[in-house]
Amino acid sequence: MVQLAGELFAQKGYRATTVREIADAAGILSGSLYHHFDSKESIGDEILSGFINDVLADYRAAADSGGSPRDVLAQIVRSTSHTLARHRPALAMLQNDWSYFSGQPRFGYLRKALGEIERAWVTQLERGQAEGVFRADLDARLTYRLLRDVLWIPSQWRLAEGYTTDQVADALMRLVFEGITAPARSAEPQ
Amino acid sequence: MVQLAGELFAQKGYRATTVREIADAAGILSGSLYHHFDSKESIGDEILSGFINDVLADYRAAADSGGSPRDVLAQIVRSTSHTLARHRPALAMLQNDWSYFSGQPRFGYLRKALGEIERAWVTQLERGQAEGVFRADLDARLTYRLLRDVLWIPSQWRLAEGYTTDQVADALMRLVFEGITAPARSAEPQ
DNA sequence: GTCTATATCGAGATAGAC
DNA sequence: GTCTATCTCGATATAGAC
Repeated sequence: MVQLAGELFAQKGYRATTVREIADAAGILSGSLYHHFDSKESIGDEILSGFINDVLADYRAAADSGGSPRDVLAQIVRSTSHTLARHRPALAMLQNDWSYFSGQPRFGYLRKALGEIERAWVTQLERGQAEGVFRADLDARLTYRLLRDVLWIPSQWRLAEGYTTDQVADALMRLVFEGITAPARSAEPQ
Repeated sequence: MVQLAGELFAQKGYRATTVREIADAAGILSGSLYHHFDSKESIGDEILSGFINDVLADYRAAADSGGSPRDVLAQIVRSTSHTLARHRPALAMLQNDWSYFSGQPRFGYLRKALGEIERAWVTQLERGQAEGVFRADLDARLTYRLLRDVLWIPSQWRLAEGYTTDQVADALMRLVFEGITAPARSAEPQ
């Protein structure tokens, strides 16, 4: 039932989805929904907090792995790609209705979580610059914003645009680490 | 007045913004708004169609310039960066309430425009691959999705996250063309 | 061109029978 | 655990006075 609601929220947006539609999808009437849930808000909370907790766990695990900056970032990309895919509805909700959730006291933990995520990226990017493996002319925070967005957004596409989670993650990592420019013509296997 | 509404739509989302709030911001009462506009929808339409027309003009100009694939893409990034910045509210509306607009008959032109934009990117990416200047292993459509998103999204950030439009566009182009990896230690000026 | 109403509608949520 | 019925509220939009 939470899952049904999540699909609807992802599809039409959280605010645009009515409790009547959720009840319809579950094959009951709207009044009956309130036997299972306090409110529409609590359904949203269950979906979003579960998502956020999993994402933060990914970031903490990557940071604690003690790898090089590039390894930590690669691990973040890899592990969150799967977490984001598993929680696609939650992510879609955040993308679509962020302006709503971010203003609701009950969902204040979302802002905190994003802050932690930003700090994780910036830390690794700056470490990488200090060690000379990332371009010194990158603005760490700006780069984080670009990368986080490009990492998060594809997960919002329907699984069924024809790409697997790993395909997207691979394309993304290659893009991020190498750019789209072809290597300067050393012999490279396809 | 359209501009006032646009700011509110961008800030709180189109659906979440009430006509009373728009009227408030304009210093009149909600009833008086309808002397100036048919409906809330027509305000949204004015904002969005103006945006879409400008963006499409950028893409057509870039394609007609007859440059190399890399030049065409660079021109798209540069010109749309400014267009997106000028129309930040419209873009925010699309990001936040896409699920709503895309389902409304009146806003059907939005889907068509996105289709044209996708074709423009894919065409240039494939041309670049054919000419050997872009990595042959890139999936053109997938790459387009990643790049379009990363190009559009920063424009949604408030102008005031401390970056200028050009800073963002530069960071983006460097990221896209080179990746974040430091060049393999040839002497390079900082 | 703005005001004071007010009509209308759809939303979240509740009460109590079954 | 689901139903019917209904409450309440806030939103878009309208009508007509000033």
